[in-house]
Amino acid sequence: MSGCRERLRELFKARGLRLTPQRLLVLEVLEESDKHLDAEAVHEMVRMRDQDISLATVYRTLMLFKEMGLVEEHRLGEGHSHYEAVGGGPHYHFTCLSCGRVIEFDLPSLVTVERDLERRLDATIVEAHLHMMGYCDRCRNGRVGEGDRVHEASKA
Amino acid sequence: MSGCRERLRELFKARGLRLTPQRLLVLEVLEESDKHLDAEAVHEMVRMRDQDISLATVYRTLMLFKEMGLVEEHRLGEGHSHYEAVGGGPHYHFTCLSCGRVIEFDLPSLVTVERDLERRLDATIVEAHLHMMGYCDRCRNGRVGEGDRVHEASKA
DNA sequence: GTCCATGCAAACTGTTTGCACGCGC
DNA sequence: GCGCGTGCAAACAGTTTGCATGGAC
Repeated sequence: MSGCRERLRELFKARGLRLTPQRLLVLEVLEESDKHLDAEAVHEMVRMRDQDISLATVYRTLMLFKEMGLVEEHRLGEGHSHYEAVGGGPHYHFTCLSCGRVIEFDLPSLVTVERDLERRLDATIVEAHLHMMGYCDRCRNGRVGEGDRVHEASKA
Repeated sequence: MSGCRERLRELFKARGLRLTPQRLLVLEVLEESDKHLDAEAVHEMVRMRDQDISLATVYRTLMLFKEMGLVEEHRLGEGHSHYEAVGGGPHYHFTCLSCGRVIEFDLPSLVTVERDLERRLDATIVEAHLHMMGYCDRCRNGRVGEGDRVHEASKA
C-alpha cells in the first residue's frame, strides 16, 4: 500500500500535480469499496474521515483521476455517473430492470470481438463498455420488492 | 408509410393514448434522420414544421416512445442522451475519442454471449448496449481537427 | 514564496413537473 | 363534454466554475 503511494507520488510529480490529503482520501475510498459509487456517495464516505472536504473537490478529483486513468466512469442509464477504481476486476455490467441491482461480470471473449471490429473499422479500440439489462435470478423467481436500488456490484 | 401510421394509431388506441400532431412529428423526425439526435436537436427539427412545439413535450414524447419500444435512448458518455428510432439497423456504437464521431455497427456474435451470460447469472437479458471507444481510421491516419463532434452515425 | 488545490456559493445544463388551457376522441 | 396532452415557467438534480484563501512543494 505504501509502495502504491510512492508510485502515486511520482505519477503526480511527473505532471506537476500535488498529492493532497483530499486526493488521497478519494482514491482510498474508491479502492476500499467494491461497489460503484456516485459522486455523492464518495463525498459522504470521504467526509467520515475529513469533515471539511467539499463536493466540488470530489468532482474535480474524480475528473482528474479519470484523465489519469486511475478511475473509470460509468453511466448505467440513470441520470448520474458512478465511479470505480481501475483494477484487475471484471469490467462489464448487468442491471436488473426490476430491482436495480448491478452485477459485474467478466467476458474474456469480448477481446476477440474487439480485434475483429478494429480490423473492420480500421480503428484502434481503447475501451469497451458492455451494459446488459434484464431480470436477475432473484426477480425472475421469488421477485424481491423494488426499492433497494443499490449498486452492490456482486462480482460474478 | 400510411400503413405504418395505421398501426401506430392502433398501438395508441390500445393504450388509451392519443395520436397528436406533436407525437407524429417527433416520430417522423426520428425516422427520417439516421443520426443520433439529442432532445434539443429533435426539438429544433420538429420546430421547423411546427413553431409552437415545446421542449417539455419533446421530452415527454421521447420518454413515452421509449416505454412503448418505438425509440431507443443512448448515453454515450456525454452528459446528455441521444435518441434513435428502433429499426432493423445495427445497434452498437463506437465513439472516436479524438474527433467525437460515432459509428454504428452490428455484431451478431453478441447474441451467443448473451445466451452464455443468461446461463451464468440465471437471468433474462432484454437489452444489450455495447460502447467501444478509441480512435477512428481518419484520426489514426490523416488526423482530422477536433471540433466536429457530430453524431453522424455512419453505418458500418 | 510560488502557484496549484480547496471551500464556498453561484451558475449552468439537461430534464422533470405543476398547472391552467386546448383539443382529440 | 370528458379527460388526456400541451405550452409555459418554475423546479430539480447533477455537475461545473469564479474567486479569494490556504497549503504542498
